[in-house]
Amino acid sequence: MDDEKEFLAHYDASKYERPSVTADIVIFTIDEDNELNVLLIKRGGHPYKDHWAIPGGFLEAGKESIDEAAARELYEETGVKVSDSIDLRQLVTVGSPNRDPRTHVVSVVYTALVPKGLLHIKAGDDAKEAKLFKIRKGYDENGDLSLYFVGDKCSITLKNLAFDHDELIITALKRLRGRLNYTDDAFTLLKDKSRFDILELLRVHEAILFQQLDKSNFRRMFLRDYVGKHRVKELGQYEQEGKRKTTLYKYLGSEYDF
Amino acid sequence: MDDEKEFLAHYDASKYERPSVTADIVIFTIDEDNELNVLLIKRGGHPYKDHWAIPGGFLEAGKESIDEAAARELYEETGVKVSDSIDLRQLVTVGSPNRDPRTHVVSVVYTALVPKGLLHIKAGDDAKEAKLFKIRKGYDENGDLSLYFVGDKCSITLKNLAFDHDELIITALKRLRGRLNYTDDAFTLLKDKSRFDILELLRVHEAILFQQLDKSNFRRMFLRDYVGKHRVKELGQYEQEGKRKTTLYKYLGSEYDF
DNA sequence: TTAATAGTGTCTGTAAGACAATATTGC
DNA sequence: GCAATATTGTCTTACAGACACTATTAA
Repeated sequence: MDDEKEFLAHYDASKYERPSVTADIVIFTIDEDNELNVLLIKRGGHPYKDHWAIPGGFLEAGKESIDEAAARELYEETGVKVSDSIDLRQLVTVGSPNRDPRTHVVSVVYTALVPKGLLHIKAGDDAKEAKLFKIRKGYDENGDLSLYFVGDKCSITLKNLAFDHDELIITALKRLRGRLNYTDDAFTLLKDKSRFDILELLRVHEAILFQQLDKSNFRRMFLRDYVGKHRVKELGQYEQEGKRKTTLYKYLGSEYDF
Repeated sequence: MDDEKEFLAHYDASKYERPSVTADIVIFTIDEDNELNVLLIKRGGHPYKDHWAIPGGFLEAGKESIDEAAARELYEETGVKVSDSIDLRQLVTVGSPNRDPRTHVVSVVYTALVPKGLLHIKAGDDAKEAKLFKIRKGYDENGDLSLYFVGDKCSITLKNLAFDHDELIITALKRLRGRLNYTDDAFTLLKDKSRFDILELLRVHEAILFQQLDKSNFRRMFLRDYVGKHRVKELGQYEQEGKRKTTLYKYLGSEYDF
């Protein structure tokens, strides 16, 4: 064991070439129109100056874990703390030597699901501007099915994004959709998951899938899989303005962790 | 644009503290006894000298992508090339500052599924020894359900592994199981996926799940989901020694990519 | 009274788990 | 013939998609 201590004392960490590491985040939310949104920032510096990108920043080596870096970055951009029952999870790690012209950058990419009410968006260090964009289906110049992003007074196509962020957003969306039926992701996007009705949850699913769902079948699934299994509690009937009264529910918690 | 060129010319990459980055691989295979195995190496140097660990190595910054580093590492340890129709995919990225006592190491962890016939195991640079271990269910000292690893002349418990590799292997196994029903992972573990019968595929599923499956129901699923959808082709009836003849199949390819 | 929203009921095809039965072949 | 393996069949329960219907309330 002294052997090991001695080894560590003489270990020279600068011996190998190291890449930079960043934590980048695809932040999804649902807006007032029940549409799926993504948070983008306008880059203030080179490279890709003035291009839109997903928020992110460098890992402070030796000081924080990569998950902590992502949480810090999320907080700096949106004021949201990970403890606020949002959902921040790893998506993928990318690390081609040339994806950033400055130097070799390995990016650990996260997806965060945040109710819009919690977001207090502010442009961080590198950013000129930060705002939400509606995600819409569309077609690229080849006529292939693609995505574009509609924000206040501007609209961006997928391939105008900085770096490889176009691919990252697509991967994030695919994963979100794939997970929808066997996770509780949709609940974390509700305005208030302690007080919602079935239709609100349905709207979240529809926003993610870009597709209308059958109310009746959704209701049956919800009652069987959530209420029936005590993962959601019925709060009773409540008045709501402008509509007939409805049954509200409270989300209790997840059982899954993979 | 000259602006950007100038910026890059003066960019000083050494400005920020950087972590080291490694690609580590959980390599699974199925042995002659139809049991699930994992490849471990015995560390030859500090830290964790003489402890067993999953293979891995440092990313050569600027020279290769992180996926390439994983492929290189797999090749160095097993002689297997990624083109050999094996399955190498990202599992998770871990990066606590203190998980490696030398310096801050961010590890991008991969899972590889390799038929045993392709493996030509050799101990790489850092390793004294490399070999396959059967993965078995067991109980730890608290009586909790756990895993242990049985190799030629030795047996290892989960928490005797180096670093946080115990958690990584558990995560890999959980993921493998979770993916079993909606991916084609099991096919890549077959001895020969161009020539197999239903029982062989069943044995792979059983090995992964640590659980017996009903032949009849498995067969029905296989015919419906694979043969029926032309993802597997029937080759016809074939003699096999010591048994009655059986129908062989050929795996054609995957449809999924997430 | 109409329109919108909340909620119920039903029909169909398909899938999963349990398990029984038959068929073929080596020994 | 016996044992092992391959293959088929059946019964039950559960779930998904489509769609028609009723109930309540605001305007």
